[in-house]
Amino acid sequence: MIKITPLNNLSLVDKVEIRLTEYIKKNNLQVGDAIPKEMEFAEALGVSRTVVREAFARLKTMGMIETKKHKGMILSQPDIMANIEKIFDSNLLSDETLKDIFELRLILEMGMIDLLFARKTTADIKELEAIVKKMEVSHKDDSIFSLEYEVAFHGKLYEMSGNNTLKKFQDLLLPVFQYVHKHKLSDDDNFMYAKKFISHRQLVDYLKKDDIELFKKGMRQHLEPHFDRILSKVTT
Amino acid sequence: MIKITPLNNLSLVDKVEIRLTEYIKKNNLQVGDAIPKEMEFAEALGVSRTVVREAFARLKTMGMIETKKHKGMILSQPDIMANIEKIFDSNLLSDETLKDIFELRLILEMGMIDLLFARKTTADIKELEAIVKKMEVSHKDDSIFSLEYEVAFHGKLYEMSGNNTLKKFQDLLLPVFQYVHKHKLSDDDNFMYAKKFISHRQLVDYLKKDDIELFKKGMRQHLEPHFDRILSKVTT
DNA sequence: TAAATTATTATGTATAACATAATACAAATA
DNA sequence: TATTTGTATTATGTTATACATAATAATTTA
Repeated sequence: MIKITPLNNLSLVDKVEIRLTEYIKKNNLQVGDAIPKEMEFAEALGVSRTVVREAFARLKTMGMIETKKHKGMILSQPDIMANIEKIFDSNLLSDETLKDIFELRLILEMGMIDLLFARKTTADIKELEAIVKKMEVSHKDDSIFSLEYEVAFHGKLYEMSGNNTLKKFQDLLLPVFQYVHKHKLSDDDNFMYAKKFISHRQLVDYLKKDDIELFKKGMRQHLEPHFDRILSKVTT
Repeated sequence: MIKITPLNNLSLVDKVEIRLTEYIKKNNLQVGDAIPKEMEFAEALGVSRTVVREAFARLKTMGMIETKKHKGMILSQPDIMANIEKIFDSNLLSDETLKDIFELRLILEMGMIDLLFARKTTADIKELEAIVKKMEVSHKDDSIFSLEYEVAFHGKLYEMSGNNTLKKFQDLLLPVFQYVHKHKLSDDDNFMYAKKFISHRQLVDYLKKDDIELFKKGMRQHLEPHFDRILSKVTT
């Protein structure tokens, strides 16, 4: 093998894309700032408008740039989550990644407890209690897993954590979680955890008591069925 | 206000993009499958090749499609993280979002402990110990925060969790974490936590003892300075 | 048979022209 | 005068065509 640095095999569009991001950084453009027109860039860079357009298309896809139709472009605040969203519902993620994401939800739910306790308000808890109460009324003596309430309860917890990115992330993870739960994990050991199962009601009580250690253990147990499924799987 | 449903203001490219993803789903194309050429789509859709190209460019940007230069396109496994990466180093994220991401690291680190304990191996712990030992040797009696070791230690923990997506996520979060730590949070209360500070060494000991409760509390305390900074901030 | 040459093909790039819609501003209407 | 309506301008949106380029396949050559 001879040792020599290979030519960079970048297409013109690749190069222009790099130049454009450089331009934005160097000129210290801020969110909301207007961006010169395609033709000006084309002339300044010495390439066709086609190439410039395609490069801008990439930035638009990433949400870094917004285009006011037929008017102009402005720099914009990229929304990380909006981006991940499209990938998620492309149904192209590997089983491995899906499993990872499934786990991620458990991680988040366990990990956010410290923030949750630091930021919870009495109003929050009241709302949470209302959700639980409503659930208890409509499912008085059946043990049926109500997805809607499950989402409402845990969604409220995320909201209470006061981290908006986390909340959005959860909204994204939710369908994945449900999908994996339904299709990718064995279902025969469903709800064998009645004895040690911690209910939403109990979790709310721990919140009210302001007992974080109890809540942490409770949440762990509440999620136990999910953890069991994951951990019983032979990792390949 | 008159009440009438507005026309959907989608551009041709928007529509074609939708059609393309539909095409992929309906034909149940799998990762690695070849995709027909641009011209065929242009003809089948009754639009110009330019429009088809721009729509495909979006899918390429999201990583859903890969193009073999001058040969053809294939469906590919979108890498969520690769996508977020570009946004991250665009320096366009709001302070609010950056703060959220900063918190996210703490959440992950606390939340992954259950998985960590379920999956840790003796080899892992041995490696972790080596990292700590190396750190202790080179910083015997100074309390200087060594970034490199910090990264090595916590990075190893993520790796031990056995969740690859999580690991990649952390790799992404790391620079953000450092940046926020350095620029966005007040620095005057730095390292006032000597008394109750839990060292890496102690954490490893808890791991070896297989005492998850102790480890959880230890990790919480280890991250205490960061938590304090976050929680002392007045939330707007 | 192996190497070199040459099609072939699909993407990559360039150019020119026209369509469309947002905006600003002039003109018209009451 | 105030409000609506028309119109010019402008930048993006779209089309069509042509050519460049590089990967592969087919063919020829030694």
